[in-house]
Amino acid sequence: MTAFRAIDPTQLPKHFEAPAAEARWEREWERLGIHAYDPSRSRDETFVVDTPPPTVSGSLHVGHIFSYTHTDVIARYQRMRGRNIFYPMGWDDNGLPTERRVQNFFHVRCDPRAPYEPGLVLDPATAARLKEPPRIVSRPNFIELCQRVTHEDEEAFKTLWRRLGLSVDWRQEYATIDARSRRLAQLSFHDLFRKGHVYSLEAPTMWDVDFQTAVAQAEVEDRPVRGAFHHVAFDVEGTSERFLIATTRPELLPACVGVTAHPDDARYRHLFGRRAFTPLFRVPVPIFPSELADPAKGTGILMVCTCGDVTDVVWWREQRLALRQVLGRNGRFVAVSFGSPGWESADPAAASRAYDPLRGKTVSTAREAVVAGLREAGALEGDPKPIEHAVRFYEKGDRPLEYISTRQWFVRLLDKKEALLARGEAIAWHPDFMRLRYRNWTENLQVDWCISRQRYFGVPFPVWYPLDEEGTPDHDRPIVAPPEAMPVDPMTDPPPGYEPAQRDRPGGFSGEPDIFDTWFTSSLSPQVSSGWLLDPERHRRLFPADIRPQSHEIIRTWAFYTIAKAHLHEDTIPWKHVVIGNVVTPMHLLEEYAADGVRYWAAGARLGTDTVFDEKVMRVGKRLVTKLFNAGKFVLAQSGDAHPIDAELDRGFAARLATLAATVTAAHEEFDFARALMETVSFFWHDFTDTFLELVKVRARDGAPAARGSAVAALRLGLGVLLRLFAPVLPYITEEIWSWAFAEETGYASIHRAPWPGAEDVAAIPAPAAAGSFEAAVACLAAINRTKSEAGVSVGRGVRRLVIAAHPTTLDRLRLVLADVAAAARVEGYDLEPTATLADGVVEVRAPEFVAAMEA
RNA sequence: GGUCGCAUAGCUCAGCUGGUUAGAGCGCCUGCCUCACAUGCAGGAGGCCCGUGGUUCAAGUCCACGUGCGACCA
Repeated sequence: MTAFRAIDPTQLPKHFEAPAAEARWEREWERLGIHAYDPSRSRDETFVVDTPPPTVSGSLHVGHIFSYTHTDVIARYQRMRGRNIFYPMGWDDNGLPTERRVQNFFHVRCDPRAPYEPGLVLDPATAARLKEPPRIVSRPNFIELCQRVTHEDEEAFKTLWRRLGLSVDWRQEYATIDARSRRLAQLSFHDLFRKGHVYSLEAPTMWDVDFQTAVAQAEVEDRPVRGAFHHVAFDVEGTSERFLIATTRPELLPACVGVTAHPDDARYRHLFGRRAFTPLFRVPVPIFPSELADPAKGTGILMVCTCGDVTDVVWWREQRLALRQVLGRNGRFVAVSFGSPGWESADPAAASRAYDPLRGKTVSTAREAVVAGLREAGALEGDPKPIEHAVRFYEKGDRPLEYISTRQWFVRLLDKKEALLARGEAIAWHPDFMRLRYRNWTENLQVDWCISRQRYFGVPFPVWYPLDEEGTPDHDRPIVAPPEAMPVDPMTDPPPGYEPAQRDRPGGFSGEPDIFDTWFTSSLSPQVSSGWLLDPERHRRLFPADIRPQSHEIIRTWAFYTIAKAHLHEDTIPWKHVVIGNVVTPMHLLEEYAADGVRYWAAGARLGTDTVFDEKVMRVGKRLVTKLFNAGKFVLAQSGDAHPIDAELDRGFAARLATLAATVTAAHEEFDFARALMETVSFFWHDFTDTFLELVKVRARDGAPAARGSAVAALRLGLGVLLRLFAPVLPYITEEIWSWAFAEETGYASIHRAPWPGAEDVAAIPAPAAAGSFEAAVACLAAINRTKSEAGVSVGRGVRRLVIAAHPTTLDRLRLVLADVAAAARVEGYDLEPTATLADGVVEVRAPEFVAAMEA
């Protein structure tokens, strides 16, 4: 007969010291390699997580903790199910926020044409230096500076992640700007180019005048803006007729290239085919019909400019109108000369007088000038009519987007909508209705994906253009770098077959200065993790991924582009499941409530629901941790000879425990970790500590050897199962308690590599002799407690004698466990009263005679 | 304007495929220091399940419309 290895509770601290334990287990997990991916195990044993790379230049906030905890709970559950977890972490350091920080920190400006300076080391700019002009650096040098700055941000994130207990395999760390990511992004471009999916085109494109870059549809948002309809009079050529157009953008009058109205509009039908003269500039423009003109809006007839909005672009293209670009890339009016080709005017001198003052002005000041001019010329009818309308903005921008003609690279997607929709349907979305977000977005795509950005900190296009004898680049014959040379920077590296000296010389070459849209790289996150073309064998084992956890706001960007890339590159889907979570520094929360407490809050929210940030819930989590600590201490301190679980109450408890494990497992399988946690908490607190533990306490201490052994074994069984059910959410406290005895006993050094609990844990325990005996014991103890509470006496007060009334069948079950109940409730004697009028399962207690307070 | 989601105790939310007196946590009230835990234990109060119709023997649970809130997209 061997004895249980009981712990000595006096050796343990009075309270769970979370900060010390967190640091200790973090080191220990690292040492044991608990989170390491094992490349030798097969794909079907492996669970691959496509982790969202956080934007490191953004601030750390609770939203991060929230969503990343969800992923970790899933990963930890799968690990305990025996899966080989591939859980990488990437850092998204691309982007404008980083650029701005670097420019200010070092007081530099990037010029892609500047030569690379190897080994360049700069110090942070001093106040004095800031007064001087910024230092010009090459793009590779600028990228190096960005990496230096973002490195510190990455360390801050990493510290937070580790403290939170994310079971990331840190050997799989990457950054979206590192050489490997740059190489894969350029390989992606090469693959798309080879397959004919990318093209470049010079056309009016959505343009942010402050950032001075093109933007994609996915980065655009509408904002309500106050504006005004201005009614402007146009003359009809060859007649004395005039008509009024309504416009919110009178400053674009010099860019007017046409006038249009609905084909059925009787007011204007007779004008189609004639020409109108713009006021002030006297430019003749065609009047044409278009279904896109809304007769109910404004005056029903409107001017078409290049380009005021997206429909202007459509008319410009479909009607083959002139292109009169008055806005420059910086959002200011450029110089134009009326009377020259493309800028015909019936009165060039008057046009120039009207236009020249606009040069260099912004949109808003030019508007005032044009309106004043119109008013003076008598071409403005009445006062502007204020309206509020939706205007397109770059999501990070402050001024409305303009349509400016520039050369941009695009990925052809519009002709693949059907295939992309099918890919979306092939993926399991959690919650399922999120698939509609993807579907709606894909169906409503209007333009191909613009992937070129006129920025510096990002992955360069691996492209050069040959120059002809005049030094003009041939954009129709781009030179794409060979895959083996990637990553390249075309602004410092020459293309194959050319000498560096031929750069920007007639007959030589010119580098593409643009960089990729950050999503062009981010959309490769599963391929960056897997290695894709760099390591095909590894890629085969890790792609497609099992889950993609992400926030719903970036379904149109990250999820959409990732699906598009997997489709275009490998004719597949990038993952099997997408789990949609949601998106203050949070470190102080970890200090106050401990990692487990904060994780408890995060894991309590169901996928796809917005949960309010609630410290009260973290406080509850912290309390749960304390409760576990105390319960663990108590259970493991019970001693006795080992004995099989055979007492009726213990068998009933074991059966309940098995049911719980099944319920929790089913919840996890559906990614419903919130329900899993709720069920576990409820059982742990009420059924285990408040009830079972109280019921067997006396027997575990004073029972006969066999009865005592059964009690202690059952307590340990319950604790062991519950700890493992809690482990994905509360990795620290569960590991701590596990280490006291179970680690050695089971041979599993870490609970996080221990098998997930299930029917096996109770397989050797006989089913209870009477189903419901456990519940009867619970009901009886509760009834006795109620009488004590009603009498205002302590629960610990002894009872000399009482009457237990219940339905006869309930009493039959109760008899099997009554000794435990009586001991727990300190009942010295009782009478049983079969009462057929009581419902089965109900227990009533009558006529209690309490032991006098003095004696107790 | 379109699409989607949500409307249940003071607060935050569970209520799966419709079936007896609607649940949890927090908060509140009343007792209780019972030898794991007062970061605890026992007990209790508190709800026209947004509204109106409909389907059904039966609806918080399904359908329609309406109202309010939120998100995404125009």
